[in-house]
Amino acid sequence: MKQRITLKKIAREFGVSISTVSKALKNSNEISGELRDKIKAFADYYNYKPNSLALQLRNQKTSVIGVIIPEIVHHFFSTVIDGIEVYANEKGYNVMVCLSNESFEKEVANISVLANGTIDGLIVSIARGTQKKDNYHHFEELIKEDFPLVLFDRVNDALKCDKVIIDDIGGGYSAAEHLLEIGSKRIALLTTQDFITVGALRKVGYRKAMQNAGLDVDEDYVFKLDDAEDLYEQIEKVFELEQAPDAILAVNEIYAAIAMKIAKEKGYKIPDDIAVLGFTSGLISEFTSPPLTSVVQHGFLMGQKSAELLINRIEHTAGKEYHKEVISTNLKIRESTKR
Amino acid sequence: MKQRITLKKIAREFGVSISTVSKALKNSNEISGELRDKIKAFADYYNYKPNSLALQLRNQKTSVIGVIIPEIVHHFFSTVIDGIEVYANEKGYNVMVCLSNESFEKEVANISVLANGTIDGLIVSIARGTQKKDNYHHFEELIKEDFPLVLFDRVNDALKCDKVIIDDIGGGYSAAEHLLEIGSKRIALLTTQDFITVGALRKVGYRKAMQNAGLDVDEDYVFKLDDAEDLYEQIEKVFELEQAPDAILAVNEIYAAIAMKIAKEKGYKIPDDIAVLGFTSGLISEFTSPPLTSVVQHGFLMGQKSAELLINRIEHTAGKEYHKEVISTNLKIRESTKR
DNA sequence: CTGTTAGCGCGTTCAT
DNA sequence: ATGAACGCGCTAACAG
Repeated sequence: MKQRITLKKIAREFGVSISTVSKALKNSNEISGELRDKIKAFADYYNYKPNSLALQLRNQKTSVIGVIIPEIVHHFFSTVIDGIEVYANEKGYNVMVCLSNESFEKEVANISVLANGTIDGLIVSIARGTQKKDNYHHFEELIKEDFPLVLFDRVNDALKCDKVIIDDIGGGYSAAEHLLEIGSKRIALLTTQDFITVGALRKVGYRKAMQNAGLDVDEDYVFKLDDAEDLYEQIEKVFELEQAPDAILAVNEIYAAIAMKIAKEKGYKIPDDIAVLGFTSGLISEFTSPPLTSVVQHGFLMGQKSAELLINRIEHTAGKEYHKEVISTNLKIRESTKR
Repeated sequence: MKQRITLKKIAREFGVSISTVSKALKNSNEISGELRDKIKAFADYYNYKPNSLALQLRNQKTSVIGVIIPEIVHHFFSTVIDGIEVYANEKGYNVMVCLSNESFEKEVANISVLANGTIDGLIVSIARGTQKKDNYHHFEELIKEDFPLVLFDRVNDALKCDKVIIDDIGGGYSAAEHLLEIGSKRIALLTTQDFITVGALRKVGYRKAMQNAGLDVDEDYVFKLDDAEDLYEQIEKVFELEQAPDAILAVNEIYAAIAMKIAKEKGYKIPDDIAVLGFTSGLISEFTSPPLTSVVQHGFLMGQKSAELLINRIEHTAGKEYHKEVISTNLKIRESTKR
């Protein structure tokens, strides 16, 4: 790669000092009009652009914000990134995306690489591995140093920093409520393992709605799925209950789509025999047949909010107290629950 | 944000010079064991990490690669990024993702921000706006300066740089061939507008397969869809042909899913009356009913390949000639074409 | 064993 | 109107 042109080279070319060139290019009227024009023409011709590394070092500011997410091949997360990007760009920041791949070690490594001058602040959604290990030292370290940090979606309440979360309890609640309203009595819940907080919270909402309706939650109807294992096999068990459910509430789109597929294979009519409802994270819900009713999550908004909180933190336009922004969900009702 | 600790501060603390500290921390045996240990302990306690900006400036190397994609909320592109990330990380690079949002101006702006020291190389998939404008000055500029550049998927053959593309012609060909093999006679093609190269190339493959089978391509059966307009409306026209098609070949998953949805609404049986086939870019194909046969694109591999070419370029382990890597597709046959 | 100096590229203050 | 000097944080060659 060819060397880019620098102030130094231009200075040498004109036999003047570096600072003269610097001033000329900034249109300082300290420099004579004639020289200024010549320098500018020359710089222009060689397409001079100040080296941003040097600027960043000098200004102690990179205008880059780091983002660490568990995985990117996931509609929800890419939506969030989109939101972050849009807001950040508007404010003159660039975005550096890293993947933890759900691994504790990679999350730690990423933070350690990023938070050493390359970025002004960090937005993270915590990896499963970290949640499982329940080890948050790397975040505490950042917080101790007052490093601007925002957590979103997968957060840990013990950490003292800004957070943006989905109203998972509310989402679970209104989902279950909707299923009850259309006359369901036995609602099966397809959720994640306990250590995954979003799944756990949605379950809380579900439980609340059931209790509110005077129904007991039968734990036999709660299925804690393991993403590492075959989902089809695990979900088939739903249909081996003594009394088949008349509705299925899944905490994500994939679970819902699979459940519906199996139900149809077993000859159940959707939504008449069994209504199915999921949490949206992609486009699947729209194209299943029947299309899936789902709790929409507003990832884009979440990204924007996260970026906003972070940039306020970076630019000291936020108060000392930390914000916990809750993004409310809403229900997109489609055919899978219309009866 | 608290100031991080620097060599200078440590040096002041011990009343020694900066370079002494630097050496001590690097375990140089130029420094006495005692002092070395004390300095290391101190640095460790204050969690010293060299400022990477300073290192980058000094070494003239950032170990960051930039990626500019048209949009991130798109399964195909996020798969590619995943591939880039994985390969890059393996090689010790970080990834900076920017979005052009399909706009020429944003693409230019992004390049101008990135290619000034912050990154060692760039991977780009060209924005629609740029293709439409047919203006590639910003890339030519980079190439003139020998800046490491790799284009993927949406490329321009006139640009002298490494490229990674999908075998779109081959994909279109084998898709059409498959439809012919199952006995289709009138295959409608749902493609994009002409300036979008991937759509155009897939059409070439389709045409080739048709000719190969001794069939004429009836332009009435070719629909060039505009993503900016309502897709349902545009696709409905397919069913207003005098003779309805007995197969539909769509250049992406969404077109295919919508076509199938409309076909079913109109009472056609899939695949018996009409077979439907798409190019995969997401998970939709798996969950439609019937599931969609599709041409799979191997985005992850594409990302890896792109990163590999780029890093070879950066590290001068590539020859002078530019590579054009072609990733071949393969057909995932599902129920929508089983008859 | 330790320190001085120079340089990466830039902007700014203070002299001249 | 122009330039020297300094600092951002770090490393490496060289000096002592």
